[in-house]
Amino acid sequence: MADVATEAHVSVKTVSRVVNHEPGVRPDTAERVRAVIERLGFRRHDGARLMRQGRTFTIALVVEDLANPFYSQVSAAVEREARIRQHQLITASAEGSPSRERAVIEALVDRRVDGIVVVPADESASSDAVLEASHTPIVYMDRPVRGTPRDTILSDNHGGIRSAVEHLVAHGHRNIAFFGDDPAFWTARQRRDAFIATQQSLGLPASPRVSMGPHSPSSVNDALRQWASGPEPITAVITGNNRITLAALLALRELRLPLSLVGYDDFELAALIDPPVTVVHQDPAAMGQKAAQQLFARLLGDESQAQTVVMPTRLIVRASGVRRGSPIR
Amino acid sequence: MADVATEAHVSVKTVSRVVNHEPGVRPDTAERVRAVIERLGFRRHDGARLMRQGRTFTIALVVEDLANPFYSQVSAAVEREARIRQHQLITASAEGSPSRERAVIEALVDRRVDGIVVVPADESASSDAVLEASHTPIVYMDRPVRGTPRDTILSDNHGGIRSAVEHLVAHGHRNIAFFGDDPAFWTARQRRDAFIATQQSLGLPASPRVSMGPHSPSSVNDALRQWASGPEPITAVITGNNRITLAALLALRELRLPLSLVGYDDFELAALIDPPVTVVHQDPAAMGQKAAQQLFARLLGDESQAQTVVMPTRLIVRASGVRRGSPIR
DNA sequence: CGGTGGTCAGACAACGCTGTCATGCCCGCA
DNA sequence: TGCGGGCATGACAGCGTTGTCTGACCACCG
Repeated sequence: MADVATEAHVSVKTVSRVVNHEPGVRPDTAERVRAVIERLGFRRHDGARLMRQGRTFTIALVVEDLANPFYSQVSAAVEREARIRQHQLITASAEGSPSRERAVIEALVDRRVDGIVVVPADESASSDAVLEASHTPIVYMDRPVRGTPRDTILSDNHGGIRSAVEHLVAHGHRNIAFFGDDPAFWTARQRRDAFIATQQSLGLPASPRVSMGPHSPSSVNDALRQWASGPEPITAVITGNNRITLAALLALRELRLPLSLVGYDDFELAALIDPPVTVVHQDPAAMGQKAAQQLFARLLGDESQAQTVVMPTRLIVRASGVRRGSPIR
Repeated sequence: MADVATEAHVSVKTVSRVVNHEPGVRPDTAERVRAVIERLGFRRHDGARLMRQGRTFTIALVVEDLANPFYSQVSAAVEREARIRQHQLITASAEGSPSRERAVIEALVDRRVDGIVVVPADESASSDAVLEASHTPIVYMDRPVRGTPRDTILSDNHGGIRSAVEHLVAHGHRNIAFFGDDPAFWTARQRRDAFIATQQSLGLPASPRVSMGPHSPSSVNDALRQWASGPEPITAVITGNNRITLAALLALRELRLPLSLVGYDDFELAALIDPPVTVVHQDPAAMGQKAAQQLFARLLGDESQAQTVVMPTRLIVRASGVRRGSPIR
């Protein structure tokens, strides 16, 4: 900028004015400056500019695994909201480790990102002090966190599971198994509890068949084999997330068991499996969008009390939820 | 930092030394400073630090659509490489628009990201001048770009298509259709040309059935219906990317056509479709990793000539490629 | 006891920009 | 002619750090 100023015989401030389209520059002066800028290939250093202004026009998204379709849809939605507001998005993956998440969040705070959307790895809010001290707005997604109240976007896990159970019951099932993720995850516990509660409220047999993860295809396999034989064999399965649905599909196919299935999380090819898989759809894009919008509201000065938004789920009925006579292929 | 210095009765420079673990500070002084830092909750402003040092420890990834599994896997891989090198990753989506891509890249250059990985929207290298002037290293992925030679990571489109055709021919197919993406895409043209060339070299009938996109399920539907009847009906289909594979699967199911299929791009549930879908697997994670590694090599001062790396593809044989008697369900 | 060298610490400028305030000029009006 | 006011421009400081250089102090040596 100093070089441009020298060449154009003006002060740096005038160059700054031209670059920022500030008023108060005579047209011919501006033109001269622009010509020099063009000739020298000058580009404003946003880092310096933003440092002066105290904002970075950058927000961050912290998730577990960017390759997981759930998070990649979230990421795309958040990036979109950021882009239309002229912000950049930094994505970081904590790989499910609370300590890494803490380190990642602190690094982002040190960079003075304007705000952060986090899918928290656990409920401990380990970065709370840092966030509080730095006044960095944060929005939690998918899972709540203890400690200082923060904006939180959740999915209606209870409603989702209930709709799944009710759907199966409506098709004559009474012995249903539930495969949940690692109970260390809040969502996994929510869905498990919702399953048990719904079973009770519908007057289904007690001693629910519930198996919590972490699950591998073989662990699902073992449990299925056991529960599908013996007294009161199960006739249907509910899986607690997309990965477990996949494991269950593989297991059902391998065991050639004619069980019905409702999965949690929609997936791209659910309609192409035979039979097409009935799923509880939570809308990751909508959740990401909502989270980003809430974050930007805070950035724009919204000082209202932290709020928790529960996004509805939707049961997408395909064929796998009805009573079946032949095995999943 | 000034506050800390005052409180600890030292100069800012000494605080800086402590924060950066520089030598030359007496242990008791350092301890005193650390105590004040802790008490005041001081955190170094990385923006200022990085501005002083001229590096941002940030790289960027520009893709078409973060929600597309191909790109989300790339993104996860690049982020991983960045993280293990203490860099942050900014992801941006150009939504397939060359002009938006240009704007995005220029914004990133203005932020002085240390380097950029781009899946270019077209071959025009419209940001070449800016990149050249700013000396920002760039690595192109998946598609090459004209102009200044740059590091480029490609996938072996020709080999991939050849393996698909050969596989089908080995199973007795002679009339094969090819559905490619919009020929505006370099990869789409590559795969189409490879298809035609391979057909010729294997001595298959001329007048190849080739339909280029952009494709919708219904456009695939129409073409399939036509080619599957009449003289010399096709018995197999090759699809040029994951989206088209999906469209073709839907169409084949709807039309109840007993055609064989080989798709380009693996997808998570390819093994669960009936029949399981044979695919040409290109490894997006490996490509992303390779691109990031190449970028970091440049950041570390590698001045060697720009190179183009072609990553191998692998045919994953499932059941959909053999000769079929019954329709895809 | 003066000189030498090492250790610890601070002053200052600079990174590249922008906000604030000051300055100079010209115009129009009384 | 003198003066107020608007317009175009510039000087300067400061955003929060770090690199460089200088200086105070002490120990040790001949």
